[in-house]
Amino acid sequence: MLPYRQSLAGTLLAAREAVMAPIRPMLNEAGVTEQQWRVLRVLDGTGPMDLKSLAASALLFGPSLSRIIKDLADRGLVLRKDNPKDGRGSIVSVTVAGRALIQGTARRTMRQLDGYALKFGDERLKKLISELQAFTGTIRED
Amino acid sequence: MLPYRQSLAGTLLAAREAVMAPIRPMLNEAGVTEQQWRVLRVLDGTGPMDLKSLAASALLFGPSLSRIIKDLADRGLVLRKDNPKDGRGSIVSVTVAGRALIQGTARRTMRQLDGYALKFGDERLKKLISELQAFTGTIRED
DNA sequence: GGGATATATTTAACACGTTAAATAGAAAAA
DNA sequence: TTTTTCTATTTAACGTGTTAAATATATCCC
Repeated sequence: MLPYRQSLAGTLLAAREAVMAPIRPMLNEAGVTEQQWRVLRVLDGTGPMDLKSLAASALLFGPSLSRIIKDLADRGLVLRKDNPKDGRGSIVSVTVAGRALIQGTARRTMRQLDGYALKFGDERLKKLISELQAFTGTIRED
Repeated sequence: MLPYRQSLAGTLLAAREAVMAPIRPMLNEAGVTEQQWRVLRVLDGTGPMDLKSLAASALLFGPSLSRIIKDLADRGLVLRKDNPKDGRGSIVSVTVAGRALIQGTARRTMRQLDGYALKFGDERLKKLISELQAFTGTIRED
């Protein structure tokens, strides 16, 4: 068995940790967790959506999202409405306040990400990302 | 700003989730969490070590490791001793029972991982992992 | 239509992630 | 040596990860 840090899972976790470590304090200052940030970003990019799709897009489990939406709605960063098509579910969207938070914070996180691309090479990084996506698509069980 | 799922962080998280999803139930059946498994694997591969090095190698924060070691020690899977070189810290090692659990479970997880290599291509996967490691090494701040 | 089944969401329970602060011992400096 | 400073670990607090079970509504089958 390979040493953990050289394993596939270990390598992925280490990469993710290296990427996020400098970004977490930025989100912290903005008053959102990494997961809340994911939710806001997905909603901002996709528009109003139901919780199940949102969970899938933000890579969150249902129970986590349930808590997160409650919190973000209480803080006025997202708006939750009944789903007219399905009495069980609801539809969530970003508020103006939410969008403002996103805009202000994205500037800083993007600068950090640009730094990564600069250090590693823009094309090389794009290739790495697309290989990762190909890998994920290949092994995912449907 | 890129859609979250195409971003660097999103791609890494999605890949990790795809890799771990089938493995988690195996660990679950073995009675260990993903993080406990990481600790056991690192200890098994490296031998007795202090908590700080262990945390770094298993990609865990100190407080998490503190809880995990207490639990694993209570269950007899690891052994904790005072560090003769440093009165503040301690040294941890895997027990025979811990090693047995590792052996039994590794067989299943490795079969799963072999499946990934088969689907994606062994050489292609090795290249992807080494690119990831290069990336992590490049952006890590020291 | 009415009951069986499936799906969306929430609740519960327990472990970890994450930051900050507390504790205690080691190391360095005065 | 003693005061200061650093370092290893733990505790605390709160949010999330993860699985299982509960709840409520939709959908399907008869």
